[in-house]
Amino acid sequence: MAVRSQVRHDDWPSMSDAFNSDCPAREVLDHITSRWGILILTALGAGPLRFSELHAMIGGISEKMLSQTLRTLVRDGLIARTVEPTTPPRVSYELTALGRGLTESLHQFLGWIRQNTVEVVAAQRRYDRQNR
Amino acid sequence: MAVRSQVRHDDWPSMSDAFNSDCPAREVLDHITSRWGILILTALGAGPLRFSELHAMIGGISEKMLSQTLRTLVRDGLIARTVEPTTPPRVSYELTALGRGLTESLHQFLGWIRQNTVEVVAAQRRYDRQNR
DNA sequence: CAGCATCCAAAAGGATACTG
DNA sequence: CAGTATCCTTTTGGATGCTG
Repeated sequence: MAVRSQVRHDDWPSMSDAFNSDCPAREVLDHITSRWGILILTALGAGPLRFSELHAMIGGISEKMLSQTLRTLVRDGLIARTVEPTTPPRVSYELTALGRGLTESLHQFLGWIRQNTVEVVAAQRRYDRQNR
Repeated sequence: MAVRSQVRHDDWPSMSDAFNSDCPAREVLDHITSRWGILILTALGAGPLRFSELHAMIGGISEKMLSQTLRTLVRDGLIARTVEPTTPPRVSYELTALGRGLTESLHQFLGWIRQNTVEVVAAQRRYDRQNR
């Protein structure tokens, strides 16, 4: 009988899937936490936005990366893309029902960052002072 | 009088900071959501682990990236590194009080992925079928 | 306005070999 | 065991120019 796993996941039940590099969950994790994914998904958490609005809200993102990341997340079924056929076309993006399931934890996550960035920066300074 | 911001953040109160590429919060976001950051932090959520244990748990990570990411997160004050001076040395990593504040939302986040990966994969197939 | 295509520079990251 | 150092490939992503 073959060994089924190197590590006993029973000990930490909630960390299956994405910990396995062959599991599709790893790809989902990578898409969402890609450089711009979380910011895009969080921005859309407040409601639909147009391409140019997203571009203005997310500091430092290029049009190329915005377009590319949006396409990935639309493909994953987290974001819906709607084109109103006017001239010029109005394209808006919004979370799907699936994507909306992420809003809560992403919101919490960014909330933690907002509240603790000061402490992290302080820790960085202590570390840099120490290691010299 | 100078314009103070291009976008009115008042409309979406919770999305300040990390949305600004110049804010230190952006760097914190990038460190945590770096390719291996979330997996490492989540793994340590269940308790202290040694270098080799982390390496075994996280599929696909190289020693270089594990070492490098750990150093970044130790510097950020999210993880503590402890060396027991035996031969060979026993080095273990654990979340700091600061880092433990992240466990809850990361746990929720990975939980969402575990439960919805199947749907995402289905959406990907629909998308690929459509665009051909 | 909302993009796509191309080119190119920079960064990430893996493989391998070596060390206290 | 727990790394570090080096090399080298792959990926990322910005800039620019063009299109319906």
